[in-house]
Amino acid sequence: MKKNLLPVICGPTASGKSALAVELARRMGGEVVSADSMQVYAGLPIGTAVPGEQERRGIPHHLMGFLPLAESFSVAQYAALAHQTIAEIAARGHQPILCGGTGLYIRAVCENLQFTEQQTDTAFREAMQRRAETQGGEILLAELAEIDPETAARLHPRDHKRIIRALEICRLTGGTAAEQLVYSRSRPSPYDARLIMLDCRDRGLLYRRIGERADNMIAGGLAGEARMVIETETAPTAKQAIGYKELAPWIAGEISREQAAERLKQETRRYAKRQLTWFRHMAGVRTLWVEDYDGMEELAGAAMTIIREVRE
RNA sequence: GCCUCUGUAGCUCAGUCGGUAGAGCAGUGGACUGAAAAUCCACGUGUCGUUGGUUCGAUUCCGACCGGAGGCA
Repeated sequence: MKKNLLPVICGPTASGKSALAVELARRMGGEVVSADSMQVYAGLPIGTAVPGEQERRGIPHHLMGFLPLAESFSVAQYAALAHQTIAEIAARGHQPILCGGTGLYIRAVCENLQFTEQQTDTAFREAMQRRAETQGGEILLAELAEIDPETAARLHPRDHKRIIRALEICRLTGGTAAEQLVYSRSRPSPYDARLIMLDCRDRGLLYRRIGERADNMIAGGLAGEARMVIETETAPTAKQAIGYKELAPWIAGEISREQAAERLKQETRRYAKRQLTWFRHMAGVRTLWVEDYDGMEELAGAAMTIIREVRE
């Protein structure tokens, strides 16, 4: 079976993914599909760095800014939407290009992970969360070990989130998380994914870019966006976005603008580091070091070489 | 000018009654399957300001010098 070519641009925040994706789309007659857990939300264009009209250069962008803040979201929903969007773009005769910074979302699409119908159980999660806090994670982990020893064995007692999720799966499906893991890998990917990661050889350079970007966000009205987020009813998913919780103490008058800016930058740096860990270890990734290329022309040229490589 | 305090990891500091040192934060590495911009794990060698002295041995005691803070003039 012939697989469909799918260029994937990933990398830490502020590495220049969006611009590269647009340039590739221009060269290939493509459209960009965002793989970003926060860009899906409407009303967060500044904080989630959604590319503006000018940056898009006429290229259609998808899966950005469509979800109300009050709604929660998940990988499963994302994967379904992404597969659908990719298929629609292809049906138009255009080249889909996946671009984003959420490793889990990219993996779900590229590896065609399968998700079952079942939903989540918020009340159960909250009850378990309370138990974890009062009784400690060891107890929950011991309970999990009785029904799903395989999953329990790879989780740390303090990793409440994952322990609770595994228990939730058992409760909702009657099966185990380990079984679901096997099921998730049951269908081969329809894509010939070309994973291209952008990174800086000099970590300091990446961090300087992050700093500049954060300053620009603040100058561009991030505080106003934060005020709106704080006042709006927001799903737990959207509440996690970096920017708003960091600026909140400044808006409340508890810390200075400089302190808030520093926290924003620091959280963003840590996030970038986690992204790097994720992308560096994805199977088949190719890294393009931004310092090695003089301008977008050269960078896009290198990316095109990877995309055009003949592979079996 | 004199007196007191102070100088230890990128930062804030602890400590060694003399046997070359350790916390928090920062940082780095890793994990990640329905909350993922979240969550979790692991990792601490640094001319102990400089320079003399005492000592088997000094970051630790003593002196001088340099830097910082405060006080008196």
